[in-house]
Amino acid sequence: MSSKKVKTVITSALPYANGPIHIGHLVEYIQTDIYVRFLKMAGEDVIYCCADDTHGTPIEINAFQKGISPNELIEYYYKEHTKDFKDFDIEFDSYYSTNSPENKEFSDLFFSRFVKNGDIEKKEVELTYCKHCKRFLPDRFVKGECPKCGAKDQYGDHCEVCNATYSPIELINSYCIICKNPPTRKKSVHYFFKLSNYAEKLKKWLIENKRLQKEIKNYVLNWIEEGLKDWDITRDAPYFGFNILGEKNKYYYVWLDAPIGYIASTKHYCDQHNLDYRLYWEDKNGRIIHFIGKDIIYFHFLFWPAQLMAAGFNLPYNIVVHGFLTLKKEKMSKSRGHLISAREYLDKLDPNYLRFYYACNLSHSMSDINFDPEQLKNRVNSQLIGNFANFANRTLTFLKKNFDGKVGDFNDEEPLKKIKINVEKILAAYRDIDFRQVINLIMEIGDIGNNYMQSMEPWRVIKEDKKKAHEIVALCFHILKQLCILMKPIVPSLCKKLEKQLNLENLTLKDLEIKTDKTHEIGSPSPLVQMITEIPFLDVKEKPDPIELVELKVAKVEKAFEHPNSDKLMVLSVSLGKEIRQIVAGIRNYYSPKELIGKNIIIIANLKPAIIRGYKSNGMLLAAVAKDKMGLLTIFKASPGDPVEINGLTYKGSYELSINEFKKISIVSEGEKILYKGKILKVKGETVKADRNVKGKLS
RNA sequence: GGCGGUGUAGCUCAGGUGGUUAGAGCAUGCGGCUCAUAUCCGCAGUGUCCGGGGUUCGAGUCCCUGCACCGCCA
Repeated sequence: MSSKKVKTVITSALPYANGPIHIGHLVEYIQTDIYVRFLKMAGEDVIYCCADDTHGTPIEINAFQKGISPNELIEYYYKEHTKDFKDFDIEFDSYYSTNSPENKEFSDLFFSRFVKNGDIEKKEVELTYCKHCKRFLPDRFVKGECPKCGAKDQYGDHCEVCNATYSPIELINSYCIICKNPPTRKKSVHYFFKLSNYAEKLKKWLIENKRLQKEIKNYVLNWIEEGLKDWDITRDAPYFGFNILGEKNKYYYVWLDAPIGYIASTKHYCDQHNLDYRLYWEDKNGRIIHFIGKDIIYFHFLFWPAQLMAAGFNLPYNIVVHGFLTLKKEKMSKSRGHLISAREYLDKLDPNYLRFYYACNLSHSMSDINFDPEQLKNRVNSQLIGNFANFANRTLTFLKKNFDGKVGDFNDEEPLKKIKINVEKILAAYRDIDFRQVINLIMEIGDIGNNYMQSMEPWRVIKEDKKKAHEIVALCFHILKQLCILMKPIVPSLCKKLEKQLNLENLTLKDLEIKTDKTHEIGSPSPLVQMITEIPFLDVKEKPDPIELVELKVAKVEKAFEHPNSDKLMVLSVSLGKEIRQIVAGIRNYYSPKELIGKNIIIIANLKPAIIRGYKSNGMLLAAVAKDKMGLLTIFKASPGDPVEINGLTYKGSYELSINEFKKISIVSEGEKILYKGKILKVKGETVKADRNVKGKLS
């Protein structure tokens, strides 16, 4: 088993079989697909393998709640996912499932090798358990009151209100989110993978592999420096997954067998094509390239290579990390309807548009990509259609109408010089996975083509010199063929249509150099794609500006006294016109009760109430803080209860704000005025000020 | 709070190792062409290169500092 030729397996992260594919997922599959198609066109031996990720608690519980078996659930999503991918022209060589016999085999193989190496340790752990459901509960399946601040409905691992972290056992009045009964604790013996055994080897791999993105390398090295903890690879029944070798009620944690699914998918392909999967995963000429999102760096740069080392497999040749997709600059969110699924997209637009748009925005970096429907429309109309497709159409129709579709010959080599330089750059950019650069350079070639035709005016020349006109368009045809080849990995089905019109099938990079025979006859030209006439996806819900969730009101201080159990806090009684409220604030080092009484201040009126050292605080006052200075926000003419306006944005509806949500909002004091995103805070036209000239952030 | 990243035209972004007058596409305005159902071509602008300091003959670029936004960690 040894091959002299480099064989490469390329993977995308495995989508979870618990929900539909959305356009955020597609960034990665389109990015990988473009890269794979390019390498194949370059004649390299490459396969693209992926699979559905099918195991874990969420799938088991989701199926349970739907009253179906996990197998039925994952089968449903397998069909949906594969259809979606196909419709976006994503061409896997193998799309398999982690719930497969091959994957079970490899998982056991990995585990047995871990044991043999001494990388496995058994430890007793105590976990949250629901007697009613007869299951252990992961942190996300337990809710209760925060032990620190008393906020309700917080998850088992941390409080979103006060940001405290704790274990589910500390939660007050905790309950199982499935049956609402209080959980108990139960002991279990778990297998741990001793990740620290591989700290040095991981470091070495990270430093020596020059292809890995630098920003990530440092970031992962930091984790290693901070010390690697043993990794719990066990889950107790009921669970949907594979039994741990030699165990009945214990299963491999989904993140153990999910990446092994890359190998299982490869093996599945190899078995069907009379190949040996080891040529990819064990042979020294095998190469593994993973494409992932930045959310799973931890698993692919630490756990996964450690697993491969322990099991004696090849390490990744490269791991390409991309950023998230944001929708109109906001994170996608299922609950708020701020999301576009693959199917919703396909119901409205051509998949080539999305592939093109993503390519325009993808460089070899981790930065997020913003999905902006108006920008998509502009880019597609002006570049894909105006520049590229129009050049194709004007060239081909001219040939067809005037020269019976015969390609003809040309002598003018001048325009080709610059194109040749660009082609070289484009091939390099493809290899660098810098598709934005690829598009820019392709568009330059399109410019050259359009410009050449425009300035040579074959439609005028043909009236006096038909031969000369034919030469002009013959050159355009040659440029067009090159454009078609270069564009193919990005918009494959569109280029297939174009190949048909060129009457040249299955073009590869080799054809870039070849001059088509002058007697070659083209097919029938027709418009390749339709222009986008309206801005799509206008119905996608906009997220509100976070400031609209903050209820800022004028309050008059009625009473103030020092908190008896603290040397920093002050307890205030403030009037909001119709109601009196108590709030606690850490301002004692800056203000005396006397100077506060009678003052108009600004408070957040819809903050979740909290008990601070025994005193209830029902709101928070706003003050600018800078080093050792503090300035309370104040207003003179306004009356208690008046709302604060920020350039038209005011509090809408009823919403209880958490302190964490407020922390994300940055309001800045410039002393004479208070700004949010550069907009001035006002009450009935009067500008809010800090009562002392303090410049800084509000807190 | 600690570490890291980013900040350039209205928008999206280019700008190795410092070196003329800071660029491209889109959008905007004007002009031209008619092969192209989609048009295309030419011309024209517009900048506090986030702020402040420093090194230098010279800083978008290097150093310090402040601010803002985004990550990761605690």
